[in-house]
Order: sequence, then C-alpha cells, then structure tokens
Amino acid sequence: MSDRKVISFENLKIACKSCSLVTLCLPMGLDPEDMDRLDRIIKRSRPLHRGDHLFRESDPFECLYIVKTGSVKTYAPSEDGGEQVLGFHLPGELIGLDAIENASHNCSAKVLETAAICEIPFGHLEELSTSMPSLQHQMYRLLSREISQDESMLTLLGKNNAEERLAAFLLSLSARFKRRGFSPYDFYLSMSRHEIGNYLGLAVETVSRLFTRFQEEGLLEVERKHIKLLDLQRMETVTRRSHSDKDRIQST
Amino acid sequence: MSDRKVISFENLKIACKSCSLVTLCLPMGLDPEDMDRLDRIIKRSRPLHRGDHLFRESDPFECLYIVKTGSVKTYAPSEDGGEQVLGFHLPGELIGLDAIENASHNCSAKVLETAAICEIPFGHLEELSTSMPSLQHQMYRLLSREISQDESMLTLLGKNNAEERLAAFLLSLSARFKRRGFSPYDFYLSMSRHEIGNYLGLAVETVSRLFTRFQEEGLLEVERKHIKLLDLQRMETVTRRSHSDKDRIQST
DNA sequence: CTTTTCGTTTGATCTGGATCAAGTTGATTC
DNA sequence: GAATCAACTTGATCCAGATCAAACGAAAAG
Repeated sequence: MSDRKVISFENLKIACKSCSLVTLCLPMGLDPEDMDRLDRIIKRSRPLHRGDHLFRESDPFECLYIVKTGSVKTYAPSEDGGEQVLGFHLPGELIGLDAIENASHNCSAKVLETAAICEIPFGHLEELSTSMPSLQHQMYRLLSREISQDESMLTLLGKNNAEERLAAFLLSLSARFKRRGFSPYDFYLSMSRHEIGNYLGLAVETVSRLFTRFQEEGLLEVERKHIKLLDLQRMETVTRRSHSDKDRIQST
Repeated sequence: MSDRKVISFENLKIACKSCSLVTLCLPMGLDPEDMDRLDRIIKRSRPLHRGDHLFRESDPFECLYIVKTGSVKTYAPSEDGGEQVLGFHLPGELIGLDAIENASHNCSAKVLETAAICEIPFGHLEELSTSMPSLQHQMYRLLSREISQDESMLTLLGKNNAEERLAAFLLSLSARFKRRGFSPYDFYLSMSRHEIGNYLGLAVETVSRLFTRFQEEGLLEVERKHIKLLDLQRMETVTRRSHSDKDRIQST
C-alpha cells in the first residue's frame, strides 16, 4: 500500500553510478563493472538529523562513512568534557579513516545538518579492494590525501595567526563548495562560531571579532550563518598577511 | 680484493627477516614467503648523513622510505624560507605517505643523524599489495595510523599550552625509544631546540625555558641534547596540567 | 692555541588573543 | 504576546608566550 513512501525512500538510495557525487567520491574513476561491485556493499541509511552521531569515540570500527548530503563534524572528545574539532565534512567526503589502525574509532562524528550517509563496511571494502586494483589505488589516494590535509592543518595551527586561520578556513570551504557545484561566494555555515573557533584553535570571541573585521574591510558580508565572500583574491592574501620570516632553520 | 669493504656494506643491507625492526616495521606480521617477496623490491642505500635530503617538496613521488637507523625530520617549506616541522622519524617509521595522492612530495625529508634508509618503490609496493592481502592490510593500517597521529598532534596544538606540548613530545619520544629497545628514561635528542619549537608551535626561547623549568621541578635532567627523564608518571600529569574545562560544546 | 659560528640560555618587554563581563538578537516555548 | 535560552557580538582587561636583546658555551675553523 505505501508504495509511494518506499519509492521516496529509495530516491535517497541512488546507486553510485547515478549519484551526482561520483566524480569526487570513493568510486571516482572506477569502471562501471567495478563500480557496481562496490555499490553492492554500500548501505544507505535513512537521513540522520542534527545532533545524531554516526559513531562515537571508542565505538568498534565497522564502517567508513561518506556524506551524501548535509554536513558532519568529527571531533576528539577529551576526558574533561571538552573536545577538539577535527574536521567538517561535506558531501563526497570520507569519514572514519583514522579508525582502521586500532579497530575502534578514536574520534566521534556528529551530524550538523540533516544528512544522508553512505555506509561502507570496511571488511568488505578491504576484501573487494584485494581483487580490484583500481579501488585499492583509490583507497591509498584517499588515505594519503587525508594525511596531506592534516599536515596543512598542522602548519596552519603552528604558523598562522588568527586572521590567517579564519581566512584559510573560509577559502577552504569556498573551494569545496565550488567543487560540489555550489557558489564559492555565497554559502551558509553549518557550524557555530564556537565550533569554528575550536577547530582553528581560537576563542569564539576572536572568531566573532574577525568576522566583523573582515566585513569592515570589505572582504565579506556576514549575517549569522550566511556568508558572502566579496573578494577571494584579497582573502587569499590575508592568509599570508604575516609572512613570518622568523623561524627559518638554516640548512646544515 | 676489497671483499671486506663489500661485506661491511652488505651488513647494512640486511633482509627484512633478519632485521631487528621487523616487529614494528612495514613487513610486520607478514608470513616468511610474503616477506621475501616484499624484501625483493626494497632498495637499501648507503648511509645518508646529517643534512642530506631523502626528498624535497615537489620532487616526483617514487618511493616510500623507512628509517633503519638514525633519524630524519620531515617539514613543509614555505615560500618565504620558513618551514613547519611535521615530524621526527625513528627507526622503523615510514616516510612519504602524504605524497601518494598527488604523485609529488608535499614535504621535504632531511637526515638529522646519519641514517640507513630502506627505499620502497611505491609502484612495486602497490602492485605487490594487490596480490598480497596481508600487505594491503598493513598499508591501510599504517596510513590510518599516520592520520591518527596527525589528529592527536592537531589536538595538542589546538588545546594544549607550552608545557603540556613539550611534556607530550618528550613522552612520545620516550615511548618510541622504549619500543625500539632503548631506554625510555635516558636518550639523546637528535633535533635542535629550534626544531622542537617549530614542531610544537613554540619559540626556541620558550622551549629552552621549559627545559630549565622541568629540570628545576625535578622532572628531568638535561644537558644539551642529553635527556634523563626522572619521573615519567609525573611528566604524564604535566601533559594535562591545564585540563581546560573551557570550550565544552553542549550537545544539540 | 685563538677566533668564529651556531645553538642555547636567560632576562626584559611587548602583544595577540584569551578571558571576563555585559549586552544584543533570534528562535523557541508557554 | 512575554519569557526563556542559546548563539553571537562587543568592550575591557589580562597574561602566556612571542619578541627583542644580550651573553654564554661548545664545537669547528683557522
């Protein structure tokens, strides 16, 4: 009887080959047959809502997750109730790669905006990649990319001041929205000022003041979560405003 | 004629199965036959000396490197001659994993202490791992571990103050020396104060003052590069001295 | 041996961003 | 509508750690 309902559910469960994310997601570059094989092990859950967890720290590691729609943050909770935000994840991005090693998650993943998620049982994925060199290659690439990203984040936290960090953050979001077919100039933040600050190693107040300052400088317009970047070019230069000649380490 | 020389060179070129690092290195856990297959693609170069580069940023990515003896630092050079130290690498540690994605290195690797290095052509390794599930699994684990480590470094830089960072750094070195059969209490630093500071996002002077302070507090004895940790237990508590209840983010 | 050089230490001062303290603005509930 | 509450903003103050400055010591070079 409730055929319509089933059908509308199924709409969310598009196969990889008909998914708009295919060019920037895990199956990227697989040939149609391989993509089908991968497709068969992927589970597509009903949408999760703001505040829901994909997994929590110390949960047993079963699956990798890919954001299909919506957004997700990952964070490392600390004993005392604090947390370090590790990343914000947009459609097509893979979550959980840091859990492979010790078979349990060492961060938590929480939904920021209602999200459709693809679940990939890692055991199956690993098995599949044994007989599918292109998939194995893709996994190596994605793992490696995650490392590169973490390293540039380390550089950002180690070397850049507050305004450089926020500028870099906004430009990163902008570029990622662009790749996904959204405007790189005009978008909504799915995270709070608090979460941005936490992610960037800054206090909320600093983030807030910087938004105000950037607006005064004509770099952007901001109204709550709504951001309009007015000058990407100039924002780019802000990320290097303090080109610190300091700590050069002379070659030995 | 120079048989002795050849033999002494060959001493450095021990096969994985007779290498003392086998329990914490790439071939860890492979069965003897697989280990031999891996062994055959590994190149063992003559020792490199302080200041030599394994590779530089933007070099084409050909190989992964494993430190066999000595130590190596990796760092991201920036346009203006500065750099961000990304890591210090001890025997058994794999270097270059961040280069897989874009086929060229995005950091540089420089020898700190005369080092024997194993070179692993990545193309061959990837090929091999296609037909060797245990090797593939090991690669996934090592890539994942790198991500975990980078993430805990992000937390350290984002949340911890100067003394917590240095304490954590010393304990990390201590634990890694211990795993390698060296004393966890008594060791030599192969990097300068400057490089430690750079790695931890601190000024040289701060690092120096902290060493002095730790010594005054009876946590360690330091004489130039020589460190004696007197109380690991207490040092552990130093890494959490400021348990900042701040930035809790209430669950939504 | 003396001189240079580079890494390190120590002291004095300065400052970016944290912290503290009020508001303000919207959204949600009653 | 009023009341509550959470997210955000803005201002005032403070401080950890950066920066500046100077000296010291070890090791290398002459």
